[in-house]
Amino acid sequence: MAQKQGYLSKNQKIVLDYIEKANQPLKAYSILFNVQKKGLKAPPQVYRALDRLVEIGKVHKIESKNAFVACKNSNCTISNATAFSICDGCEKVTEISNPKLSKYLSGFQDNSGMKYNKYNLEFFGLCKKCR
Amino acid sequence: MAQKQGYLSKNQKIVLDYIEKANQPLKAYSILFNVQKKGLKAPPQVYRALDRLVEIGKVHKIESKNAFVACKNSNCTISNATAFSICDGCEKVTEISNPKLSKYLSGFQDNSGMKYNKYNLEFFGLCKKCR
DNA sequence: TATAACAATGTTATAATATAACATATTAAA
DNA sequence: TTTAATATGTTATATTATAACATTGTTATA
Repeated sequence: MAQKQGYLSKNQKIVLDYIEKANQPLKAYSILFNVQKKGLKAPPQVYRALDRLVEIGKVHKIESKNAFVACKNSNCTISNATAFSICDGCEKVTEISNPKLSKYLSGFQDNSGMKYNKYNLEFFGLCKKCR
Repeated sequence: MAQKQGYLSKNQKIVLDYIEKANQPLKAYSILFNVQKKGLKAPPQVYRALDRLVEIGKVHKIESKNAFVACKNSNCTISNATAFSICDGCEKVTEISNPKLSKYLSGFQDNSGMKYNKYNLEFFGLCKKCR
């Protein structure tokens, strides 16, 4: 059951399916408990699937929450430029897809001479409902 | 030993001193082991100090690494706009202090109507040495 | 100077997040 | 059809972080 580039293994599909149904970030152990009926019994199975899904861009990790969310770009295959808005009230997380922002950040250079190939940005505030 | 706004308590000073001496991000438990000689014996003592230091902006958390680094702005009292560059090779982390970038991001608005009051940005790449 | 209110500390235990290590199985390709 | 690579299953454990509660120190004020 090895996989060609771009194809998902059984466990990866199970985990991705579950994450896609939720439209909020999920914790790894909450995923684990919920996919146990599908046969994934132990943390490494979930974390391995998550690692791969993050790597190929199907899932993003919300670092400030240690939680995982499906990529909203239906055909996303990269994950090197991510931005999220996070409501401190209701905890709603939304992936920001803003060409100007991503262009600005992808082209950003500081004076260290370092060449960036990836970034992650998390905005915090209060959404309309929570204000 | 309560504290007025802006003053640091004993444990906060101990933890901040130690973090400032390192000029790299430190893990909470590594801090703990190293301040045990100063009397901080248990995780909550370190985490409480860290929480407060982060809150007042003296320390920032590098979310992708679960590590803590002293703020480079010597008089920083806020922590609502942070940006870091992280080398995937040597793991060196540098706080980015770029007025244009912070102005751009502080003013950023998306179409959700959400008003942001805080952001954290982490860039990844390879530094000069590691290229 | 009591005393109340609050902030900080100390302490034990445990929760939550994540990985090491190794055995087995599946697949693709040489 | 053997090999190499990938994926899976499994147990144990490492790492990160917080809950809960008792105690102590500080400030303000009655």
